[in-house]
Amino acid sequence: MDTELAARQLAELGNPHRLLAFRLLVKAGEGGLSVGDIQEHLQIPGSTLSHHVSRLVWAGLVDQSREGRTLRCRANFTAMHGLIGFLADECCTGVTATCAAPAAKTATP
Amino acid sequence: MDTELAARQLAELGNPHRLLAFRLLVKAGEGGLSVGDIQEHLQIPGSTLSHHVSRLVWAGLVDQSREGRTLRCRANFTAMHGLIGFLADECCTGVTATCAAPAAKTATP
DNA sequence: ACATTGTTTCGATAATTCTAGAAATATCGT
DNA sequence: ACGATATTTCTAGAATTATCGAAACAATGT
Repeated sequence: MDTELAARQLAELGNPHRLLAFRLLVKAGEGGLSVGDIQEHLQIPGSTLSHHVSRLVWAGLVDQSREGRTLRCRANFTAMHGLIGFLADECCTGVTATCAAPAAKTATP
Repeated sequence: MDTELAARQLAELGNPHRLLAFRLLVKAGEGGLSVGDIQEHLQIPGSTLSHHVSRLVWAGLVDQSREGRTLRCRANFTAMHGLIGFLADECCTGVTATCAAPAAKTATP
């Protein structure tokens, strides 16, 4: 993972609409979501969403595959994993260990 | 950590110059670096660098404190930790565990 | 007071990004 | 072939961002 790629992926995630969309895809898991599904959640015009999704695809964070009329979008977990690894390695020196247990979220409903 | 803040921080890290600068600060650790030190590494005009640094500060990723004539910049590890936590929690569901051991980097020199 | 060093602010320009409507494309069912 | 649905491409305007020189500001030493 070079800095260029990391910066590109970070930049793409750094837009509220895209971050929200990506998060939805992550929550959706392996099954993914269609562009229309995402649109229903985000409530933005299709052309705008298409723009954002294509950027996520371009950055390698999302994969697309056509299923009939709908385009299924899936979060690329490998890429995301690589990005988090880069951040933890290169941008978190000294506290990398703390990154091991960040999932104290579901404990407080 | 709300999505807005996460997006802002991701966006700021999503610029090659800024990502490089931030990484330098992380490597520098608690001691931090002066703006001039960063400039020497990045080889960009002072005004441009100042712009980028101030954005990192604005995003809460870097802290500054004056020491005589020089401005010492320090990576805000707490903020970075929060961001990585957010990504691991919200954007890495299912592979969160894998985030625990990303430091298999220095093994291959 | 003055010169020196470190850094920011200002101002201007070029480039990129965001947004969204309209038109085009793709696929399916009839 | 036709109509309906899902999504993208085209196009364009507004907004934001990146860049950098010049000038201003801050702190120090003489």
